[in-house]
Amino acid sequence: MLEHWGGLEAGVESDDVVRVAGRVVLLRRQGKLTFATLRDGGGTIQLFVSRAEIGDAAHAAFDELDLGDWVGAEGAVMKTRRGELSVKVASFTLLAKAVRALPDKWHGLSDVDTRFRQRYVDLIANDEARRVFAVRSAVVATLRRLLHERGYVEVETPVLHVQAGGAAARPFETHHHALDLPLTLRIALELHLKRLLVGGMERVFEIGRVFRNEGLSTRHNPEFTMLECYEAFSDYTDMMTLTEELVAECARVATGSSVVTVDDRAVDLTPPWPRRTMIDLIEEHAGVRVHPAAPIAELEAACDAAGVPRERGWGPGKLVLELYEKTVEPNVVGPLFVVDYPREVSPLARVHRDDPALVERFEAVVLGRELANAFSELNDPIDQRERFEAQALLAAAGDDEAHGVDEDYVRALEYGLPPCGGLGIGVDRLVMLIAGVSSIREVILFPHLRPEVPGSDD
RNA sequence: GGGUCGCUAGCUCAACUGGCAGAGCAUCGGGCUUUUAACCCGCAGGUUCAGGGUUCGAGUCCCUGGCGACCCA
Repeated sequence: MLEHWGGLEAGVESDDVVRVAGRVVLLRRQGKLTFATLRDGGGTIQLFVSRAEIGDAAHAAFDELDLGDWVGAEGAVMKTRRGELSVKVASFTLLAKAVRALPDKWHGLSDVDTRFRQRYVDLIANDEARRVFAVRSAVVATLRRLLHERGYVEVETPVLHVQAGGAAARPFETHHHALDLPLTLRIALELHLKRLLVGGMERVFEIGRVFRNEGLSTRHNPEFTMLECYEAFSDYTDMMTLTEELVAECARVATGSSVVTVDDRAVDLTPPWPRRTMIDLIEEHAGVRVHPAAPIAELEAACDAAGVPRERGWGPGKLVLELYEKTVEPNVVGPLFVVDYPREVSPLARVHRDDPALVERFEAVVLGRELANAFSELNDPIDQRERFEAQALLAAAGDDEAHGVDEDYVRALEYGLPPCGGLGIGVDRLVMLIAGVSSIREVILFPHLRPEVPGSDD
């Protein structure tokens, strides 16, 4: 309406009659004249309701409306003397009644518990909540568009898995009654997507929900959304280029800028992003040169010197990773690609072309948080089986985030997985970054909370 | 899992050392034909998260539990 009639002079009534619908969010009653602010998904419009125009009975009926009611109205487009574009109501209809009172029209709803449990009220009361989910929608739409433009095919793979895999995480367990079969909810999309590359689908992606049986925090929700994509005849360097382009473009489309700000810290996501090896970064931050092929006692000493707690039984790769996660990652503003991970902690990544103790893997880090994880994918079935078996040993030793050998996946590799790069992006964390919020609950419409105490409402 | 903090009217928040539980907005009644969080007058609104304890007296102090936030693991 603003586009069509924004140029109308103040105090002028046009001949154009329109019908509008929306929720009453503000009411200003002034005796024989009532102003109401109506809001729909596209914005707000003022209703100008004059007793002289619609008669005593209709005006009285209009004054029966409450904040929160859904109303439809018809009338001429006009501008008030103060210049507010309005509909001069000739008739109106109550579309739905709001029986409950809305939160404070000025302060909104700030109680976080209520905001998340009753998201519908949050969305009514808080512009910020509506903005964040508009960003989320724009980000997801942009990811799809960019991948489609690059020739990727979108697929859907099973959520119910016979065997969890593709990530280090504890799964949710469930049960199929008819088959009397224990199942787990997926913790990653990875293994099914790479099976599709074996089948000749050279560029695939999936945006889907994954489930990890872990605690709740500002960074963790037990179900969250992952983007994973795989591209034949590429490697992890190609995935770095793809990552920085995807992230920067999502920010530009969703906010108009590739500079994002979280907790007053601004970060420019414009490509290209620096690429640094994990080993160099540890040396820079912890002052010690380590390598996963070094003697384990040396690595344990490095952890102790840096004040990084360690557990018995950790291998050299795990020690190096811990050094990185404790001394480097929290201090990285980024965006930064942390490149070349220890082989031991990356059971699905291909061995580094120049160093057998490393794999071709990176994580993208922004503001101390992992945003993306990617590698040149391991496609040697013999090596893959050995890696799975190493994981199975960890699982047998009590690591409930480790998983065993996925025999069908190894069989698939035996049919030939083309060399490929793969990328995973945590969509929720990407939206947090771009929307500028610091809790994952702000970007998930219905985050998990403990069950509400019965009878606490009414 | 541990620590700290919070929970008072539908919403946002007050209530000094223990001393009559309040305001603004919303609701309800009255006034107002160009308002923008409209304004003015008036009424009403409470299991102070739940349970127990101390006290002449508890929103306030103590204990247990619930939910949440933040920090830590």
